[in-house]
Amino acid sequence: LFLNNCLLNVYAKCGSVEGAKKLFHSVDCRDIVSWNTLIDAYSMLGDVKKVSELFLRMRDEGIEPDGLSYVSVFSAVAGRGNVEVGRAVHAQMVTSGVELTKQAETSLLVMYSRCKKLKEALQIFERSDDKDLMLWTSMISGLLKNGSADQALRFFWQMLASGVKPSKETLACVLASCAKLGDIKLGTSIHCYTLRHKMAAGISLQNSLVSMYVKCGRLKQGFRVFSMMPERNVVSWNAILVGYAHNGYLTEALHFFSELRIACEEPDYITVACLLQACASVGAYQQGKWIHNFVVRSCLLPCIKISTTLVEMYSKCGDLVS
RNA sequence: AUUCGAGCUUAAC
Repeated sequence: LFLNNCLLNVYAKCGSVEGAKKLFHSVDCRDIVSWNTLIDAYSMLGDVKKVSELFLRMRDEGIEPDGLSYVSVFSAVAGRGNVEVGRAVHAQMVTSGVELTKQAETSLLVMYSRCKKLKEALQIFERSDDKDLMLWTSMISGLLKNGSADQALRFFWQMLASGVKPSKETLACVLASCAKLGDIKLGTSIHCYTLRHKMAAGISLQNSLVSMYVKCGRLKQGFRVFSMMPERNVVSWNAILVGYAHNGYLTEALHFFSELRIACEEPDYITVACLLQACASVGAYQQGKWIHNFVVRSCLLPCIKISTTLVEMYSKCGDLVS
């Protein structure tokens, strides 16, 4: 059983749910670890249906879910957004008497926050009597993502006051809040803090630094951080490109777009949507059509965001027929 | 060391 579970974990971690599934069904000796491993494999794929199905089936087979099983369900719901399923499982967890672990608490908070249920997320947070770094960071991120950047900063100060030290992830959220609020003063001091505490590495943190500077209108500073990054991903490129686009530099934004492709990074729907919005805002018809052409020939999946910005671009450029 | 939680880009209106 032990070895089978190890192997199951290997399949799951390597992204082979099929392998995990086969192994899971080929043996008749399973315990809670086997179930949790398989459920989490589906959860990581975002397959909420499979997750709930397995979750129900394990109870039928007489295995009571533990804290970890619940975490997988909450995380799956957080990714896809059917709150009602999440609420039901949450209620079941309460009645079942399974202990609310730190992980379950955090994944619940994240679930409600990603489903835009800020009140319920705040409730989880307030009811927690031992707020750790993960819970604080998740709450700060949740406030930011739900349009309360100012409150996110207030929570950050409270976190510091309560003696919890921020991680790079926390600071990335705080910087994103500064970006949203245009708070260059706090943004800069966070930057200094990361340098003083040897926390300035890490792609997410650097991405949020770039974003903070350009959103505050400090294009040169943002570009300086960007150009010194040892590693970049599509978020880095989007951050710098959007900064230039929002400050009225369409040509430069398009330049970053070609650089991105030279760097062999794949543009995503955000890249394209931002460029189209930039074209729309200055009425750049030719460039807009060129981006549209790129979208058609790319392997980007059609999505509402791209469609909307295409419509916006064409109408702002006066081409109502397209 | 058989299974588990947080983070960065898509401004504002």
